[in-house]
Amino acid sequence: MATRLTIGRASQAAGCKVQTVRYYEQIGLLPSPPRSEGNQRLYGPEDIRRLAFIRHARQLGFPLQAIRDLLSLGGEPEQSCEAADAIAKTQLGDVERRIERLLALRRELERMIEQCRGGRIADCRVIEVLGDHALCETSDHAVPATDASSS
Amino acid sequence: MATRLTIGRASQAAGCKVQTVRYYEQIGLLPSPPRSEGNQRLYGPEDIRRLAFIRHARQLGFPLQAIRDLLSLGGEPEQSCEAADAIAKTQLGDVERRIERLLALRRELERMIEQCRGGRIADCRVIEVLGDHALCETSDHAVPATDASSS
DNA sequence: CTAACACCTACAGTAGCTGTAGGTTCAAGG
DNA sequence: CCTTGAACCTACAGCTACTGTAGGTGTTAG
Repeated sequence: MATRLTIGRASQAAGCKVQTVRYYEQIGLLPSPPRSEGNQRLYGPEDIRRLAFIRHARQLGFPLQAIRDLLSLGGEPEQSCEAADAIAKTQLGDVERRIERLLALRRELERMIEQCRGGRIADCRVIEVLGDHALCETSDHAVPATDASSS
Repeated sequence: MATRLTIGRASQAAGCKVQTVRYYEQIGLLPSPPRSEGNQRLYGPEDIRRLAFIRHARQLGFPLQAIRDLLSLGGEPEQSCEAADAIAKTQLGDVERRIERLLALRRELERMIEQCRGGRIADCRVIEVLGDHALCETSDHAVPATDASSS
């Protein structure tokens, strides 16, 4: 009765790879679904929703741990949503910091490229700037942690 | 005569960890320096410059492969610097794409948080939006590859 | 009935480090 | 001269979040 999907369909529905779905199961983000007689996973609508939730949160850059927390919050619908809010705000803060960093980076790269007159390597502004941090406008361009990756 | 630094000093000078320096040697980005009698690495000024170049490029988000390419360009100072330019432009393009992505992400997260009235989890806008992609303004928010990481 | 494809497990690899274990070397103080 | 503690050494495991591969089994269309 319930539409039960194989892992291939489920992954397509969520816009990710088959392996990713198995990976989420392995790390305990997705429950182990029942299997068919031939030992193939069969996902019900609830699993599909959960998978979609995970993928969407990943697309928004939430790390898996944050998603884990959000999912466990979903298990207690009567609780205050303060915690969910806090997680989202943390994520927003992260994104904002990354944007700042990248904007500084862009300025630096643009300056570097602009000044390149296309001569010899020996005179190359790009190489020169990379070799001498003092030539930078801002000394503040270390990029933090990692982005999320898309499928 | 030449100031030869131990790995600890060298890493400090470059603003990274000792292990990172050894790692760069291991993957062939830094040459294996001579050793002291007691088998400790001793870095000369040229090594230090090279290490600083690598770290600075990393801070600007260049992937190690690009840095490898830039370094090998540095070995041919009479060549045109077109290649170096191209690498920098690729990097700039990457940074610009990441910025775009993150700006879209920020809008989405802000919207999500704004709409949260702080009620119960069951009514939480954050959880709801994550669960239903259709509630998004843009469907275009997958974050690409990875940022660089800082020391 | 068979070919092609989707599925299964298990494990290795990606980037770019970082941390740990278990052992040596070095420089300073007593 | 000896000891102590920091800094060094190698080798390897672990991190995030997947992705790919090998070698085998299940399912389905023609």
